[in-house]
Amino acid sequence: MNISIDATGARIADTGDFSLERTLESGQCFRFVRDNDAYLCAAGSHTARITQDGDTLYFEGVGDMDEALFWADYFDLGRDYGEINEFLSKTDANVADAIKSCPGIHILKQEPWETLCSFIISQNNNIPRIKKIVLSLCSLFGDEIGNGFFSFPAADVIARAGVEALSPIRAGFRNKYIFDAACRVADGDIDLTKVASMELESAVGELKRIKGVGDKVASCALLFGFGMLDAFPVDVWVKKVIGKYYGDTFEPRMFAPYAGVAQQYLFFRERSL
DNA sequence: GTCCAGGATCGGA
DNA sequence: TCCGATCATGGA
Repeated sequence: MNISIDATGARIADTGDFSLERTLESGQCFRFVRDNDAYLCAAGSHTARITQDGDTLYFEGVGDMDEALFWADYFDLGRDYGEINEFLSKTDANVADAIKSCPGIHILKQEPWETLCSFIISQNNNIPRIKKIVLSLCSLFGDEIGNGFFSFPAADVIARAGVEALSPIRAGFRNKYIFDAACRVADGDIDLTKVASMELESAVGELKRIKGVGDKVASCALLFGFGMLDAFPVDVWVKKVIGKYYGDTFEPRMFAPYAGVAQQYLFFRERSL
């Protein structure tokens, strides 16, 4: 990885086999819009227009090193995924095949509250509509940050607004879950900083205290928002994969400590047919 | 119109 | 403990 800044924006070279498209399109994040060969992305209160050419990423609208470092961290470009993929490939031939057929997926390092809230919205929902609802939540409570995006609202902003104020985002029964999460996080009942320092199992249990958060939503939040790469979310697609290739005796611990990375490859390949 | 979506909760067996 | 109905909404 090699970061430089010029008049047009930031440039990050030597990103290995990182794939911007596969990483964004693998269902981890919902605040991005495809713009021809580029992606307009938002995370927290950051935004950028990003293109990839070979192993180099270009960030339009990113004019200083701090902002470039934010995106480098967001895409987890400092981690050696080659090593992880090699380890997983040696562990399991099926995962090896998934990695080979769609390489370059990184696990994003998203902001914890934003990730938790986004995956509460994701339950029993499809990705295009999840994106719409998340963007709607931001435009309702956030501030303009450019590229047509709004910042992700803090938990206390949503908590103070009240559950009725959420109705315009059309999240249906999930509104009460979003509100419960916002209240617990805002008043400190759930301390996301403490969750971040917990062991995986305890962290899952802590997040499940929130109404509307079960194993799957908790696992997604911990994987994509807390850097817990061993979390293994099981949704309908991963259930298909397990039934198809592994059977009832499947145990995700076989991929430890990178079960989440394996899961993401299996999920992506299955969803792309 | 029907089926389904990166599920979780609830009530009843 | 297990299982099915139910939950809002709209994409495909």
